Amino acid sequence: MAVSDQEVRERMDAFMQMCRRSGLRATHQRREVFREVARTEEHPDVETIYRRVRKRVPTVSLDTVYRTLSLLEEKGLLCRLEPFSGRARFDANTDSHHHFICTRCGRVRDFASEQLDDLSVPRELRSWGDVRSVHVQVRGICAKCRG
Amino acid sequence: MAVSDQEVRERMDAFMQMCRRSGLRATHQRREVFREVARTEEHPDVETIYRRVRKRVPTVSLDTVYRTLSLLEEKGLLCRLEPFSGRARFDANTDSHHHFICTRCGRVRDFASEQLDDLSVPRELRSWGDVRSVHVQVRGICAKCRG
DNA sequence: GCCGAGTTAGGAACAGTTCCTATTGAGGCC
DNA sequence: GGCCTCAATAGGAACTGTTCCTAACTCGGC
Repeated sequence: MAVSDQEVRERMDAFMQMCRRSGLRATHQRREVFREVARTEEHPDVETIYRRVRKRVPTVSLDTVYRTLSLLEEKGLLCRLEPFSGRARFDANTDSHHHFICTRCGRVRDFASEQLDDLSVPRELRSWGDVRSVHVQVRGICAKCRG
Repeated sequence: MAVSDQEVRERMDAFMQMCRRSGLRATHQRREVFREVARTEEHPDVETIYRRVRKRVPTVSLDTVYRTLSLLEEKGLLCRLEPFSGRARFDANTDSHHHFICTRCGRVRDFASEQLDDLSVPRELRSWGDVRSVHVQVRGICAKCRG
């Protein structure tokens, strides 16, 4: 689950370049927060990143970790998984279906597709565990938001 | 975005049957919470459901709405979108990739698949908005949790 | 109509995230 | 290399969404 040294170095370079291009300061804190996410494939949560960064920068604050992660996401160096709005949403449609999500307003629309329902996933996944469901998330900007 | 009366009736029947089968009380509050989710396709959040249910049951508490939604989810009458753990997780892999998610421990593993990358989504989606990305979420139980 | 287990209302507690403000330090300029 | 300025930080307070707690209530069986 560890990223190769070579890959980590490349990611750090991309980070430094982004800072220079955007006129942002490559502070010690920012470098260490990015490094922690860049060196693992385990998709750590904020608490985990905070704990690990504190080993190298004992005075770092949780808020700095949050601010830095948001900045890095905005600049396209990281992506955020899942919590999209922070609010749970519910759906009484229990048939198999997929979702179109507007990334601007958060609106979600269902769609069904037989073709997508019998998608075959790569064979390697079988060795990772039992597959229970395959769900396709299509992201974009809905017609209303596009204006 | 409204569900047909016929469909709502069928969903309410399924709810009543589930209560009988599981020995749960079909209280006024539970019926109205379920009805609010069953009658719409807009995937409302808890706050929205609460606000609507209060019009019919002014004394209902927010906690009851939460409890009822969790119960209905557990019984398979509703599904919860997105917030999976409530925590944000980050990934420095910015190449296009998909996720295998263990629903027991929350572990996430990346996988790449050219075949999935050029999935074609139903044509109707084009009229809903601009599609920016297609992301496949495979859910299941990972080898570690399966034991 | 009465009883008891299951359910609820309301508020307190909790967890994750964001905001606020005084202080600090990165990086351009001499 | 040292100085200066403003962006960035630490630390704690505030906020938001969710869950827990307990006394009161109510549904459904008697």
